[in-house]
Amino acid sequence: MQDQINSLIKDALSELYQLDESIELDRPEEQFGDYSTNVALKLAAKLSKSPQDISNELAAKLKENPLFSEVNVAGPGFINLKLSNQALVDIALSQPSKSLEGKTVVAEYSDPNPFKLLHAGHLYTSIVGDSIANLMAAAGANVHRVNFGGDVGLHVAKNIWAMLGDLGGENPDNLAKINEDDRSTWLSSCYVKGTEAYENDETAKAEIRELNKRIYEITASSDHDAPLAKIYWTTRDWSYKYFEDFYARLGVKFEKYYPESEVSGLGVETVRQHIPDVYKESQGAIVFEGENHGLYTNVFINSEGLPTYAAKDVGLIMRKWQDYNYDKSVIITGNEQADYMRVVIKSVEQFAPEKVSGSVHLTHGLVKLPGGQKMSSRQGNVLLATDILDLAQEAIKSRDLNSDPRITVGAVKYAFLKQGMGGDIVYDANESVSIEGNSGPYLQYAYARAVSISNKAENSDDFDLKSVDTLTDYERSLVRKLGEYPEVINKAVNELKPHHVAGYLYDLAQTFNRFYENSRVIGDERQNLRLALLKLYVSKLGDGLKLLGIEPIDKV
RNA sequence: GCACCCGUAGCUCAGCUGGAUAGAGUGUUGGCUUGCGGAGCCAAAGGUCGCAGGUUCGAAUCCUGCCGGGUGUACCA
Repeated sequence: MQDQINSLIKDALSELYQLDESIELDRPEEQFGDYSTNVALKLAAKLSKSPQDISNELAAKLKENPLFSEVNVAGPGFINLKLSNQALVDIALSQPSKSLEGKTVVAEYSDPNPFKLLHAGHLYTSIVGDSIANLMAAAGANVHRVNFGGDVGLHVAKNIWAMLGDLGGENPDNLAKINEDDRSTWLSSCYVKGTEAYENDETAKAEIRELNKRIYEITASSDHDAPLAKIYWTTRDWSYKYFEDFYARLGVKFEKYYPESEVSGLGVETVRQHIPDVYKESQGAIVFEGENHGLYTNVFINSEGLPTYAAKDVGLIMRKWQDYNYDKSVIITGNEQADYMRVVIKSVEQFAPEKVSGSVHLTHGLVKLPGGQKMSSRQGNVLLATDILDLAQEAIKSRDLNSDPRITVGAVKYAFLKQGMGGDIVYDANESVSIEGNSGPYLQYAYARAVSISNKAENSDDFDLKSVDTLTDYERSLVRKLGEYPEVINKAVNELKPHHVAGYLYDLAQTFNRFYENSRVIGDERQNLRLALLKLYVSKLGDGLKLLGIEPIDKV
């Protein structure tokens, strides 16, 4: 429909002025119309005419079309278009475009490291990544959700070093002494101990570095028999189990984990293949000289011959390509990796441009609590992923609200999704669970209320919206807002920004509430039409919530 | 030092491929209720869009310079 309006204006322009211009259609405030365009303002200089004259001539032309019920010129020369009711309804009934139909997309997010705890940032990317993946899938893409994490490296060695202390050496049998429920806390306490020892104890530091090499060898040779290997693989599994439990609680799923150990070999191999054309030897290490590309030099293989994260990321890109041969690859990480990722991608671009041309790196900021509040009960003051969910749960409990976990999780998700990604985010638990205002529970309630009304009139006749003639002001506002749905989704897909959806759904719910406040549905003589609108609203709101990863609930 | 990100109402944020009186939520103040789920609706107050220039018919939006905050900058991830 937008295209149709566009071409109408284009035709008018070419007829009046023999011009072929691209047209911008905007959604102005409702008082002005359904769409507006500023072509006249743009063409004024070119045509040496006043914008008002151009607008008036164009408006006169457009008025001839039955698509528009009103065409007005306003302000400095905007043309405001008010659609016929039928056209407006057609838009409301239209679907978002399948712009990614047939495309294969790999979405990588969350990326926790085995042997470490999930912190609030992991929660953040899991939520946003899931929604972005949903959006691309809705646009027709074949989306593969993958997770990458460091199951080898210094952090693992630190952890295992401390484990060996607890286990009395390399005695895998002693792992049985750790209760299943205590596994994740044990792992995290070992990490803390190992990190501390690494920083303060030279002997420990040397031992940890030695362990690090041995663990690399264990993964490289797939050794599952040596005592140390048994400890490594067993506790690694514990760690993955802990992730799975958390993702299940959050309601997100991954198709595949790429442990670093499975891609680092490929990364090293790939990097070595491109010495010296892309990667260079420098001070015993293998680096990519990013300065030549406006970036900075980063080490890919260190002087001990071990891959750094950068080489592993190169391996990951290669592996994803082997597995999926993707058209587009979306990677979401924290802001601090923005420049780093540019270096990695730029280096790969030198020898395999096709593998990174469709790559998009999105980043998010830190998760903070209001007023700089800290989780003081814990060492290190790290905000954990589970802390956020627990805070939401406590807030719901203390306010005596519905403790359905779908509402708790919805509240948390919405709080993270309503804001654009990029900057830091302040998570206010009370606000997120609040029953009033721009929150997840508000939308879930709005949905449930509308469902309940439509259930009340099950026996009513179906009304075909295509036969709409007249609309009251409130009905028309609702139809207009419903018509923005596909436009908003398209925009969110193009920009990979779920917050457009969140903001829109809130607007939509408000518009509906305004309609509802003023328009009797059941028992009114316009009942059938209004029910049809209500059902359309329910379906759009429900679809939108699902795109955010939030469950629409019939009864709350 | 250099690079990138950020600075919009008391607070939390939209708006930023330039456009019409800068919008929400929250908080504050006031109003609506014989209710289809009022977890709602209406209204008021609240803004030098960090500062200063520039480009433009028009700048929160683009450019330059400053100020303030953050991140990155070779063997961590």
